Amino acid sequence: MPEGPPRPRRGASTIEEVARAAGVSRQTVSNALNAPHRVRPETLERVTTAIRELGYQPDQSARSLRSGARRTLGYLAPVDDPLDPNPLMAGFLEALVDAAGAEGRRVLLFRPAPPTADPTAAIDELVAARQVDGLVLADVLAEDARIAHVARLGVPFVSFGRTGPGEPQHWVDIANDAAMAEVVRHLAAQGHRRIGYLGAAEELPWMAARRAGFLAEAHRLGLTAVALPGAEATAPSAVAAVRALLRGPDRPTAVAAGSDLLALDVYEAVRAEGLAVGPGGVAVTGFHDTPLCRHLHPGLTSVRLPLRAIAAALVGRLLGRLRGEAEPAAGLELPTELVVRGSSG
Amino acid sequence: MPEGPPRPRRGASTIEEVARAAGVSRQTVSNALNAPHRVRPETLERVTTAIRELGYQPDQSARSLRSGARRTLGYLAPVDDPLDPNPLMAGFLEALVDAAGAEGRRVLLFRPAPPTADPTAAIDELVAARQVDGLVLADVLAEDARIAHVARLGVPFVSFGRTGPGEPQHWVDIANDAAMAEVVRHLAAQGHRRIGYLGAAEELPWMAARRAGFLAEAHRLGLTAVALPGAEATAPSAVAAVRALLRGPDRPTAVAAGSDLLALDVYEAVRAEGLAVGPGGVAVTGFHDTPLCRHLHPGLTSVRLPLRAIAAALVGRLLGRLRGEAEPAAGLELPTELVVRGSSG
DNA sequence: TTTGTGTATTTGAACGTTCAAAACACCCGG
DNA sequence: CCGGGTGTTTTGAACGTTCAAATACACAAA
Repeated sequence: MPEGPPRPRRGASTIEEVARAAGVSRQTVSNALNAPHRVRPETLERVTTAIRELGYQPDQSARSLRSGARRTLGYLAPVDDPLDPNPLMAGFLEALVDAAGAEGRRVLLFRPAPPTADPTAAIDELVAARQVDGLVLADVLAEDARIAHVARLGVPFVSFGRTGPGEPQHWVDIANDAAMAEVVRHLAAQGHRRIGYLGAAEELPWMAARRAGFLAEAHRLGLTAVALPGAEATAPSAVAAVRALLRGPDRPTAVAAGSDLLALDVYEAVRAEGLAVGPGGVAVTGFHDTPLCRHLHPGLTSVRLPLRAIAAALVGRLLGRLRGEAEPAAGLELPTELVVRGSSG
Repeated sequence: MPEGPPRPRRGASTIEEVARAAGVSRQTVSNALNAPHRVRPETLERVTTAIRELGYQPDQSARSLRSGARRTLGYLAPVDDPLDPNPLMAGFLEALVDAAGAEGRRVLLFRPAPPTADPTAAIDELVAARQVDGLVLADVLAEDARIAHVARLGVPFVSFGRTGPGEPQHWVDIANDAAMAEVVRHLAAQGHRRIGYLGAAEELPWMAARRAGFLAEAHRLGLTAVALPGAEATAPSAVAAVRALLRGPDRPTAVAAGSDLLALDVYEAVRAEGLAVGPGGVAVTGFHDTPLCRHLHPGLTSVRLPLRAIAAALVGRLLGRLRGEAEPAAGLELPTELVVRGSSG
């Protein structure tokens, strides 16, 4: 697999050249970079100037080889179901890259190779090639094979999404149930007493938690609540189910959805029944606060995720583990924010 | 910035250990890996077995340091406008990672650091630290500072989106104008003679091209066409503009939108005017074929981008340049696919 | 002056791999 | 039996950095 002749490195200077320019030795330049306090201020100044003038930056490969630290975090991109794409993958990745960058770390993206699509094999390759210091996982399922694998391997990792009770608790997550409870309270405050919910029940932990949070809070407030299953991929049946609910006795005056896309189906069902979306007709809410929410009419009330805070917490915890600091005993749950728009008030 | 004591490397074996196990020298193992034809079949067999049994993979840092090849491609994530997020960022990235992986390359994600958000500085850092062999850029604008910068630096790169006439033509793109022309022909085939268009005119090259393609093809077919500006961020005014168009004389029977999100505004305008979306009322089309299309009622006709082909072409061209092969003289334009749904037929 | 102590700097070695060239083994024609 | 390929394997060096230990320096105490 020759890459061809190693092209001449564009003006890339080495530590030796900087040392010569500053009239010091290799190691002093290294110290100026990695342990400035060990260098006399006057010398530091001279070295810094030379570094600046030569545009020097340490070769990351050489640095990694010698020190063992890769300064890179791996992000295992979830195998995306094209029918049910993760609506916040892009936003989360951005936040993750920024959070890592703020700590001087880069993010290496990888995915299971398409034919087998085996995530554990992908992890093994990356780890064996020593390309990353640690891993960030997302979309964690119950009994997740990836978590079990990295835990067994002893690879430092954190996950966006909580891990099972028997596994290491290195996760950051949102409080899905509490978020839906807030939605319910919001609807109750608007005077709704009969409310519906559209969203899958079991397959995905976060969807299950939203549903459970909905039902629990509705019960606590003494509301009449009906939860419908809604598979993201089967829009027609979801619409039909909501329409039937709206036609039945005790028609709900509000319907919460487990995602923004599902809320679209609710919009359709409400209108097909000759009703209006909004506080006067049937109130609707979504989840994720995708750009879609602002483009709907009326705008869709939704739950916004603190992606930047999540990413920062993940990176912080992972770097903490890498430094060998005492590990926090439990996962971290971050609060969401309810964004109210015309669809509910 | 110490990473702490270099943790003991989990069972990571070295080339020396493999060599010992197979009873050969360092270099023979290296050859078995990088130039198998130079190794006697019998020896190759023995080495391969040892590699498998020890789970050996070459340390990427050591390999990079010596050979100069990083086996990693950098992807400069566009600075995303939260009001107008790139709807295919996630899908494109997936495709890119897979395409790179198929060639044994990884993708390193990076973004301009938030305070200054200067992309050229981010590029300089990555290149100076010699972390990647080449760059993939996206969302290329006219007179793009990033393109000019990498061209001046001499960094190997390719871009998703065409570069200006004076710049190197290392791009892969879709034919935005041809895609919209196909939409127009589709609508004409459905009997529409008066059609409207909603989409920005100038800021973004791809939006300008879609608009131009729309107008050109409508003119060629002798249709009556009206194009409205539609800033993604200002939904209310877009809706008002479409409504005015629908109320005016010579009401169009079809409206094409420059993106799926803008099509939502068209849906709203059509309904607000008491009309129906679809072939019977006002036909509507979008662009990008996001999951949204399937969740609308009726489903939204849209233009699907060949993201996997684009990614494969980009990676192929970039690796070609790295191998020093003769460069294709011009950019590559790939065809889109019109996905017809209920909104137009 | 000597000794000690701490700080600042330098030197030799090592990280794990591939490159370049040398060594070895074998076969062929003379 | 020798010289010259050709094909395979080994050896020494190098990539650019940081680690670990050694050295030089400055200054105070003996």
